[in-house]
Amino acid sequence: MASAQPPRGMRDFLPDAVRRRQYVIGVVTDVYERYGFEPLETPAVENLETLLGKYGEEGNQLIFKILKRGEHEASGQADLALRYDLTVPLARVVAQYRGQLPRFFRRYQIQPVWRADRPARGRFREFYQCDVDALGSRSMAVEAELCAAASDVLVRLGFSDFSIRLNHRQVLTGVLDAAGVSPDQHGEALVALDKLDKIGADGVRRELADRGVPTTASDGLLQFSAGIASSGAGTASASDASFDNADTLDRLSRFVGDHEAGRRGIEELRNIDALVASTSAHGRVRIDATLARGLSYYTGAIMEVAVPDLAGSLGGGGRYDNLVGMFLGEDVPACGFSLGLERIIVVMTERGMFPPGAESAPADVMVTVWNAESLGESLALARELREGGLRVEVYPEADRLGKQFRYASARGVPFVTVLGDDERAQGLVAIKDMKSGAQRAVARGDAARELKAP
RNA sequence: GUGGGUGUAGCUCAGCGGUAGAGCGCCGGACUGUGGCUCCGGAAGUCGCGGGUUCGAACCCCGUCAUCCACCCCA
Repeated sequence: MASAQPPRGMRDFLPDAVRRRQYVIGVVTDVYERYGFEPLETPAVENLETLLGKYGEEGNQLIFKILKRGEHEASGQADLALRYDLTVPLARVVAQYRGQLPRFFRRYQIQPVWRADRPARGRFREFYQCDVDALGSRSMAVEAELCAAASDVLVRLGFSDFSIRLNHRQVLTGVLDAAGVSPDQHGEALVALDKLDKIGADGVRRELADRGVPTTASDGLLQFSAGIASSGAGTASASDASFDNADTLDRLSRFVGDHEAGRRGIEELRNIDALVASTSAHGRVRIDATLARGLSYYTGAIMEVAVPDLAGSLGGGGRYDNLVGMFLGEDVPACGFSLGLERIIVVMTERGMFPPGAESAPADVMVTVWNAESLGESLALARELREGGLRVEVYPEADRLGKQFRYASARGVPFVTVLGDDERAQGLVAIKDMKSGAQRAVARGDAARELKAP
């Protein structure tokens, strides 16, 4: 027999799970629409060369490649790949349809992406991302609004203990340069620095040494990060106002000195921080100089949203002013944010955050079958009820009534109708409220109305 | 990619060298026009898969696959 399991790291969603997913997607869509973003969908598959070189070395390795078909299949060569994220396809779309899109294109996209990663808690090989991106503007108002939209989604889903960490690629460059880390070691140093909140200053020192960063440089870096930690920015769970962005910015400014790109980055962070104060994300955005983020296409601000009880993040994003240029030959500024649907669902499920309605009954009414001869009569009643706007399930067989009721009860259907010999003789239909147990007979023509307003 | 745990009935698990178990669920009945509660009865497993050790393996050993946890990285 063939295995009935889905491929590793990929999942089937049974009805309850689909309803939970649809509930979350509904909230996300509603919030994104409120911010004036428009929907976009792109193919599951991209040309391989579209994706290669956009995500850094780690990313390249995690792309699911598709072998050439037909006679070329044996060569093991790939020319297509499953999309790795929704940002690169967006950049391709913007390059392709530039003239048809508005000057400030704001789009959201909720679709699956694929990564050939090793599955873990909250990490899958096929998962949905909920992306929002705004293209065409360099204004920091974009960053502020993206933080606000992500924050609104989480608040409406019932989260209260999240924070949005904010940093800047050029500030990181400035910090590393100022500490004396050579440019070719920036990547290594960032990975180590990113772990400050997990492994502490001593852990970072060891990690930097392991990665070959000279002691002089790592000392400088740690001296700086120690100051960050003491200002409260090093703690993972800061939904409270235990952080002081102005103080963090001052420390950064002193450390970076006259490094030009670094200074520009700090100004942008200051700008974002000020604008966020006017949005619903006020008080949730914490400037955190240790935030790194892996994707290589980011050029400016980077952000990430996390909750205390999940190792990874619920979402992240940033500014990528050069990505569209890789397809168009002319840069289009862009900034986006992505929420991970499965991560959100993992946490919501564990915390029991889904409202009771999110896993609602499969139907409003179940129509029972009296006997084999009256099956058509049951179908006719179901039709009448459906025309009255109800969701109706017909029990398909003339089983014992007790069995039919037990089935309805187990399925959580709130009302059951019975069309027995007596009812049919009088033009009535019996309606039973499964919760209270009360039953009454009503005129058949009134049944739908009675059921809609019980 | 690294280290560790776990795979036994539909589900949750017990058994840890000597004939395969429980609870829940499922099916039937007590209750031939009505679920939930109770009682009675029943069906159900090549003990993940392959090899090895042994008179004998669910149990010990090796491999493999799946799954979970911690790293790495990430949504």
